[in-house]
Amino acid sequence: MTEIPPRPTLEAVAARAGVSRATVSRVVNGGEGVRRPLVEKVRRAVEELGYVPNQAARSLVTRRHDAIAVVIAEPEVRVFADPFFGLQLRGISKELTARDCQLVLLLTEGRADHARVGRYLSGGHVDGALVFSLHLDDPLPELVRRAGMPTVFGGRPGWGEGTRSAVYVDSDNRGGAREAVRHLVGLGRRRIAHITGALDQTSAVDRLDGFRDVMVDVAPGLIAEGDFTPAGGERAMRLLLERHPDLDAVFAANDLTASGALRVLRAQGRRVPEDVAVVGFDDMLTVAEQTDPPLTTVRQDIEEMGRLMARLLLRHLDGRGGGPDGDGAPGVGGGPTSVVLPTTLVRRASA
Amino acid sequence: MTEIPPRPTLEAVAARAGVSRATVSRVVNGGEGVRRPLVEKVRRAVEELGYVPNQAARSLVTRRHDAIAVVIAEPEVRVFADPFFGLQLRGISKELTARDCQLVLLLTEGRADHARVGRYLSGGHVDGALVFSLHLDDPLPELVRRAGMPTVFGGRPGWGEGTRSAVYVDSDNRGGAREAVRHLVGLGRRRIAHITGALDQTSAVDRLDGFRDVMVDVAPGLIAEGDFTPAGGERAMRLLLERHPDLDAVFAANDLTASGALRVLRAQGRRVPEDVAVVGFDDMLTVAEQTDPPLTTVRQDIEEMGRLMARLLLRHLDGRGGGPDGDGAPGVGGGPTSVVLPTTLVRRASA
DNA sequence: CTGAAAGCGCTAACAA
DNA sequence: TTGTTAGCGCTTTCAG
Repeated sequence: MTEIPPRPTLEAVAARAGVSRATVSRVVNGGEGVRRPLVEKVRRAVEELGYVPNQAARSLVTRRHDAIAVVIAEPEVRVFADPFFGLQLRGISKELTARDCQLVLLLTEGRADHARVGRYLSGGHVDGALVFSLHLDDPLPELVRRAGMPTVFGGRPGWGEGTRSAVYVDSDNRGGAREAVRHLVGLGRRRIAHITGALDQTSAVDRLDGFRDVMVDVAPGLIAEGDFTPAGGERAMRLLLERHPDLDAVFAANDLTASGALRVLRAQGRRVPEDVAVVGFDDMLTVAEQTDPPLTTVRQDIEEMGRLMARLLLRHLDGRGGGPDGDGAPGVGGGPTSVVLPTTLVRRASA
Repeated sequence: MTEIPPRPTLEAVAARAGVSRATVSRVVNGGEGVRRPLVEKVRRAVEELGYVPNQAARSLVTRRHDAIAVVIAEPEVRVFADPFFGLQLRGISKELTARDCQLVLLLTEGRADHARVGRYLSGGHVDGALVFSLHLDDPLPELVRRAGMPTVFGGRPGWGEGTRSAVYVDSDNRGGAREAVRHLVGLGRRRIAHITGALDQTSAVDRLDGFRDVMVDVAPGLIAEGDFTPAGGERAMRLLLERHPDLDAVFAANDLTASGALRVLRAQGRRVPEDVAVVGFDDMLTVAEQTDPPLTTVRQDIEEMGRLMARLLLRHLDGRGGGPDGDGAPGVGGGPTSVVLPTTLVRRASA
């Protein structure tokens, strides 16, 4: 059995460099106010011993962790089949990395996990949280509020407790939807259908509202409920064609949904866009550029949303001394405030 | 300004319950060897004060963190456009959650980040690491070895230093590839082409080897290099059709690649599977079931791979007292050993 | 500019 | 069974 080589401590480095622990600490933390020759000596000792600070000890006194939690509610398989979260995570990760802050990922699989997440957030592991609050009745917003944890939400949270003052980053779902539908109208389409997303998510509701803003007197039969998946898009498209064989356009709540709809349209011999024009939402390149025909869609910069969330949270954290306190909502007291990013229509071949 | 309400400590709970800190600690950690009435009293005090243990303080003395790192090298955009990692993460998360262990996600964007990751792993944040070593020359294996961090790899790592004794979980890429190609042969196909994955990843190399095992004397022109993306599949497919217009089957290194190939085949008027049979790899449902025609493919249980990685690591961690020591490789000394999971051929319409 | 000393909140021997 | 006592490794006043 190999012996356990004990990690060198500050003490050891201090001894080796012939200085006090305090001096080593100063050097390790930037070296402000330490004379050059000493800095050199300490640096060398650190190097030789392979010293790495113990974060637990450091956090214990500083009450900082340089880590933030990303909480993703994952009630459905969809979450990871969809590149959406991956892109968002990527944006977050980039921003955090630049600040030497770690990303702790908390995936929750339904109610049972909420207690665990609550415990974790209150346990003093992280300085803040980024929460993707997928569902309208999600208890997560209330939970982070109680934990007193500075939090930024991804997407406008539902209308639960503690949501009112919540800080979030979202796309202009409603405005984007309006633009999509207006584009279809501009193309001369009149019988425009909508396949919604999962209606327990605000993004789906907002896009539906945007659709209605333009199609004020739409026949109820022209709206079919989907769930943001290709399969949902197929089902809804079939239903729509049954109810309104004369429809001439479809606005789908996201690109995945649109891809399902396209398949059904083709299978039923409708030409796109000649017979039926189709517009999606997201501009997820792996989907929108790969469909046949390529998809006209509403672009939202998903990675940028992630970056922005991280940036907002970090800025708030900077504005306060140390760890979590009672004032969990970064929106309160002149802190950061929610951001709604604009969307743009990307024209391809489907409309 | 709201006053910062200081978190209650063990001390506070002890005072309130009229016992010593030690007793509270015992109760909080399971309550072994504490008489009932006291347990009750302490529990009540904990409840009333809303006490939550400070993990930094705990880790400082126990040298456990109940957290493991998942390191994903992400040199390309591909990583998150591909549901692969999401599924794997999901499996890992499930297993860790069941053990009240947290998942710290480290995304690395190229060389610059390696130092950061190394520092993190040596910094005493986590008890072990799960590493996805995507590329043959990846420095990550050597890095975790030096950090003395118990590690399990996702996919057979390349042949760098410290890889020899590495523990990993992988699919039987070579065997799966053989099965795919034999299936095509069994269908009477003779001019079978292969679109490889990114050849700096062992999975791509292994699948190519499997292809060669069956097609011993294959014309070099029937092998085209891809990169696991649909776009790569398209490029490779076009090249193959140019070089060998008479090919009658294609084995693609993964489903995404196959989907690209299918598009090119259709665009060029080849019927699938009548003119050209196509087999993929992965059985990624969101891809394989959505292609036209649905894809015959080699199934690997990706989520299970993730679970298994986590299980292997946790088992190893259990077998040792506390934190990381010098013996980083779980494979050494009767610990867990690598696992290669079997694959199965899933027949759909494309071959 | 540097060192000495006092904890951060918790667990784990050891005593009682 | 319970309490007392030392620290875990680090930062941070406060003297010098």
